[in-house]
Amino acid sequence: MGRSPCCEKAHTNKGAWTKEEDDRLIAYIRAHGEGCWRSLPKAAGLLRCGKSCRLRWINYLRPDLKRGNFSEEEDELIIKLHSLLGNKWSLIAGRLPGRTDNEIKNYWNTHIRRKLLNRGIDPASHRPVNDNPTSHHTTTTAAITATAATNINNNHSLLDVAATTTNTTTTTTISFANATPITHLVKDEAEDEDKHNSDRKINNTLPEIQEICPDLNLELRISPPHHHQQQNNSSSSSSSSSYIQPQIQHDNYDHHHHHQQPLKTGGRTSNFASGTTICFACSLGIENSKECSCTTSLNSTSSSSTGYDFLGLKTGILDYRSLEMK
DNA sequence: AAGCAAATCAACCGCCTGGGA
DNA sequence: GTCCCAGGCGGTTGATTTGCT
Repeated sequence: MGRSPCCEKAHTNKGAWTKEEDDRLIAYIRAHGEGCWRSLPKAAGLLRCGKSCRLRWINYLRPDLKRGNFSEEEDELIIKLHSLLGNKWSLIAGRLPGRTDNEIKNYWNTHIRRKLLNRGIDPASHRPVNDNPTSHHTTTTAAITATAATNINNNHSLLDVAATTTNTTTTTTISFANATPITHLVKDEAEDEDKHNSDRKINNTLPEIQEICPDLNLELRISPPHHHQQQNNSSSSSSSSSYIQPQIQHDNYDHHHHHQQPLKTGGRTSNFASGTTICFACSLGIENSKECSCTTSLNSTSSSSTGYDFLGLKTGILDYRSLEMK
């Protein structure tokens, strides 16, 4: 016996959304909030599958979406995250404020894959195309994880890990593409952080060679709004004759969406909307470390538009390409 | 201007997971 | 422990747009 369909397919619309449908969906979610997607279409007067409504909202109607082209920094961040997480698009999207998993997935398949191939890098493994896959990966991963574990256990940050790694491994390929424990780690860490912390203390006594993945804080977070970007990019919608790209007025988006909830970021509460930035160390959950630069970055005019420097991309601390192939 | 191919991306599909009964 | 359901995810499709001849 098969699973019952998520909706009555015989009486649902498919294909591109009309403006009327978008308006109905937006109005409903404004009034009632997200959730209960199965019952939403009926309640909102839409002849759509609940999944379809969810997808439309998540990918196109949400007020905090950043539209327009990807920046070079975003490109590199996607590559870096993909090397860590593989095709975990939702996790990657969680690290790119205003971007959706679908958008990133499409962008990866259409742009970045080609870009990496042009660089001579296999997009799946993040290794040079002609590289020997097995020996390289194993040794490097072991070396890095051992180093990372050691440094973290000694209360150093991953900034040190990156630097140490760069200095000590001269012929390395750093890739976790096949290191499935990473994704486990993401999940486990969110589930049981306290246990993890105590485990770290215990791991102080473990042999260095033990396969321990770097304790990156890859917890998924909700992206902050990007109103300014949106206004700038809103004119880039396609000239399609069908209605696809809605132009949403966000000014009145209060209640559930415009009213910002403080975002929990690495144990520290931050407010992106107010222009506050968090440093790399804090983004990794290593707050109060010597690398914490939150206080200095708060008033910094040189901070990026996103104010977010995951993995030290903008500071070049952990330069993916320099680590990738030497 | 027309025809074709390639590129793009919105949307769908099926599977998986977690929570509740 | 099992079943059901809702939500979420990744892979894929197909309509549309863009670029080239």
